[in-house]
Amino acid sequence: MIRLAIADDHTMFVDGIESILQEESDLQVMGRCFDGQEVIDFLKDHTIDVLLLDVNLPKLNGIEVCEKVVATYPNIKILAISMFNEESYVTEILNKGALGYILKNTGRKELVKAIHTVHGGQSYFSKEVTQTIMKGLMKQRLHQEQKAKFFPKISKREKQVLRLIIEEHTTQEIADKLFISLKTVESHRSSLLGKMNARNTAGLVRIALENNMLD
Amino acid sequence: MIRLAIADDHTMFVDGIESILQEESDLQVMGRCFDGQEVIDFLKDHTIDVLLLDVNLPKLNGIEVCEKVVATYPNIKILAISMFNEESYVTEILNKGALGYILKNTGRKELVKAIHTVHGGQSYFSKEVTQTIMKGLMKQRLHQEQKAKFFPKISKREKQVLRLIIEEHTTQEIADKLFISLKTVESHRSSLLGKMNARNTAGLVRIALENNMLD
DNA sequence: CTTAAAACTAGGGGAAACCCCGAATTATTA
DNA sequence: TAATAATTCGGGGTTTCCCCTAGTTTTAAG
Repeated sequence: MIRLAIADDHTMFVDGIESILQEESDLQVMGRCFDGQEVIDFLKDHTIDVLLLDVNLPKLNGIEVCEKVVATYPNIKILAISMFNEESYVTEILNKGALGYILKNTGRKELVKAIHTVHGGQSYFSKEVTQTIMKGLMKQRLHQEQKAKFFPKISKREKQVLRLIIEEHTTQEIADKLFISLKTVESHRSSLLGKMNARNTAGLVRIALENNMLD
Repeated sequence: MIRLAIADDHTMFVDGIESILQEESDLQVMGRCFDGQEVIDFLKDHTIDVLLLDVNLPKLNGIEVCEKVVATYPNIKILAISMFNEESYVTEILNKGALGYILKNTGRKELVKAIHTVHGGQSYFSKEVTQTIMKGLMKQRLHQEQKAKFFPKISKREKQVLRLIIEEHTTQEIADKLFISLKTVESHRSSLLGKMNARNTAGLVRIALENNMLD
């Protein structure tokens, strides 16, 4: 017998899931939660095996809930359920310890299968999600390769200066903040222009933002 | 006996709804559609009384489907079901002839009640939806004013200048491209700084990119 | 239709950014 | 160890940017 809890803010959806799962003899829905905080509260008084967790929850979102549940109840397997096949959602919640990620356009058979798989400690993803993960990995590699080709090394100091430029600080203000000379900041600016192949401040900001260079 | 069809692209949701409605003796689910085109095709061969219609559908969205169904089958009552309590969605689909609009966080009892109400030819809205409609009517002007305050209109000329700035062109180059004086471009720049609440070019570029202002 | 608001145009003056040069000390790496 | 890159600064000059004012034209509102 697998004990479940469902966390989703749409009553109609939770009702539906519960109705489907009642027809499975080895599945038992122990609780229903409509926001992230309810999940945390519920788990203090109840023991479950698998948590069906919507990514977009009020109060505490699914990613935060996932993090806390994994930390506090490592035995609970988490199956993320979402409307959105978004790469950021998928990777984030998987990084926080969710075992599976399925979309809401999944049929009842696949849902039941996913629950069993996750309960067994293995991962389960919808086809579309698998593709998204692959694309994400490919993009990251390409992205990093491009980064490495065009901007081999932005030094630590240069990155500080770049961040302050993007935050609309003038060269003098940056000099004051970093306790260095105006001329030194100008030197860093100049180096950045050269390394990033930009013509002026506008290009500096655009290229930096387009390439997520502030992480 | 009320004959129903469900149109929603999320299998899990459709399964759930169907499972709920099967327990109602006077409701019968005749068909399930996963996109707008399927609804149109389905209705050619089947007769139904009430259509549960998701607003966000692939191929043909709910609003378009609603328009066509009302035009072709005036006897079919349409109950819109949506995740989103968005004023634009609500008013649009109601204008196209939908009788009711409920959210997916609606309980099974309210769902059944809404179906019966709509089947009787009367309107039904969730509480939240009613509030949204009222707010929309009352505060349309205020809303637009507030938006206008935080994000004033960027004029056509200013947008041209902004785009060229982000493409790293100097003020002189922009002047040449637009066949206006250097001083005029500087004036547009200045207006942009004021409107976008930026201190310098860096801010201009950052704010423009963060807010997708070049579309 | 009248009037106010916004858009588009432009100039003067000063501040900031940009560029080219050189140069010293410290880290990193080959 | 020796070469390379990073970080630090300066002089001096050109270009660009930014602020203020201000006229004309277009648009929106009363």
